[in-house]
This record gives sequence, structure tokens and C-alpha cells, in this order.
Amino acid sequence: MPELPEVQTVVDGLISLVIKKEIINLEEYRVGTIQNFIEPKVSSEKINETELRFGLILKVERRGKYILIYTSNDLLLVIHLRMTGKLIYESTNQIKLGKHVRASINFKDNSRLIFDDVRTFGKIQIFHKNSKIPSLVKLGQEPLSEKFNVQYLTKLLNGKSAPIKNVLLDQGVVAGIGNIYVAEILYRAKVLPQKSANQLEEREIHEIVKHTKQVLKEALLHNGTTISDYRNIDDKTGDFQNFLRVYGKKICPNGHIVERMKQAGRTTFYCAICQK
DNA sequence: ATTGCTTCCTGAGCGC
DNA sequence: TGCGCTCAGGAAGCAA
Repeated sequence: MPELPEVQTVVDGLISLVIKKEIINLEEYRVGTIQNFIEPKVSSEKINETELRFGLILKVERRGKYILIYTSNDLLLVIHLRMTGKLIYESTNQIKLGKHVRASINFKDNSRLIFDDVRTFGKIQIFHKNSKIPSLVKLGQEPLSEKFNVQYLTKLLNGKSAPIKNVLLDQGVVAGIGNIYVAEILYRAKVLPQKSANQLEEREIHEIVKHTKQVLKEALLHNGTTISDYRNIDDKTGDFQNFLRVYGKKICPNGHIVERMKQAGRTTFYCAICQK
């Protein structure tokens, strides 16, 4: 379940390994993995992605949980890993592809970037660099930017009766938080996940903002959290799972039973004693 | 406008 | 050993 720290770790890996590489083509091994928004959708003829000329990779960025790859031919690859997607760099194209490889980005020097995704929810989308991309336009502030502050969050929580957990998972409010980090943030902020967003005190909003930044920064230092599928670009795991306080735990650091409930279709872990 | 449910998908883990 | 069931979850789409 890659969230901001995991996606950023992948992006950092890409920056160190694929900047200035020339893309020969993209190959799709499972239909639907690559979505091409370049050609006009007039013909029913299947678009062959391998015909597109990308040129060199100029820039790699993260926005929320999206990976953005800009190329010299003014194209933009938007990659979302969803739950089980992985981008793995291989210095040679001679390795046999694994069972769950859905696509690959092939470079002129015979190295390649493999897109592996067991549950097939991940996507690689191709756009012009200046196109308005709906999923990106909708995103809220970056949690580590100065614009994500008490004033901003207060404004967005105002009038929302949904549980604070659901609101923090809403990418239009803050971009990049998922089910693992939201549990850790609310535990550290001592706020119950089921509490209505508009019933938080200013002090609690302050704690949420502060711990959002802190948890994400700590996780970044540990190259993210590996629960099952997440890997860095070099197929290495992150370490932050060793520092989780409530997610997946039976006992919190203060020795209390960790409760489980379902919210927004996912499991919420929280401590009914530490969180109010 | 807001909220919450369903859908997509595969593999792991469990009980029998 | 193997079957069937449940669970994991990001975000789009939809209904209320």
C-alpha cells in the first residue's frame, strides 16, 4: 500500500537511476495497464503505445501518490501504484519477466523499468505535459508543504460531518495519506478516528497537522513502510513497519488493547484509551 | 454538496 | 491436499 513516503522513495530512486535515459518504447503485458490519452479517441483501432516517441526522461516528481515522469518529447507519464504496484529497475533486459509484470518502460541502453502489480489496479497513463489531468487537479495540498497548516485544514474540515479518518483519506483534502499513516497520525494526535471532522478543537487540528508532517518525515527517513508488497525501485523493502504504533498492532505503546473497526471500507486501528 | 457504498483484482490465510 | 470463504485496500463511479 504505497502512500506518500513509499511513493517518494520510489521517485528518489527513479531520479538517481533513469534521469536522461532515452525511452525506446513502452510494452504492455496486461491490457488496460497503459492508458494513452494522447491520440484522439475517434477510431476504434487499438492504440499501439509502442509507436509513441517519448525521448529522454527529463524530470521525475511526486504529487500525492502519483509518480510523474516528464520526457523531452513533451509527454508525461502518470503512474499510480495503487495497492500492489511496484516499479523495479533492471539494468538489463535479459531477465525473465515475473508472473505479475504488467508493463515495462524500455530504455535505449537495454535497461528497463518493470511495472509489476499483482492486483492489477495500478495504471500508467500517457498525457501531453501541459494537459489538465483530472485526478491531479482534484488533489489537496501536499502534507509536507507549508500550505498544509492549521488554517487550511480547519477550513476544509468546516461543515464536514464525516469521521476525521475518512476526511484525511480524501485526497482532495490532503494528498498522499493512506490507511496506514492515517492510523499512525490519529494515534499520535490522540484523536479518535470516528470523531466528526467538524467537532475537532483547534488544538486537535494543530496536533493532526503537526503529527502528519512528523510521521511522514520519519517514514521517509526509513524509506517507507513495507507490509507485504511495497518495494523500492531496487526491490528493497522499507523499514517504517518496525516503528508503527497502532496499524496492525494488538497492543499500543502504552500497553492498551488496540481496537479494530471498519471505516470507509477499510480497517481502522485505534486505541480507545489514548485517543479521545 | 456531502457521504458512503460498490467495484475493480489476486493471493494469503484460515477452517474443515 | 484442497476447497471455499474472508480479507487486504486507492480511487472512480454512483446513489441517496
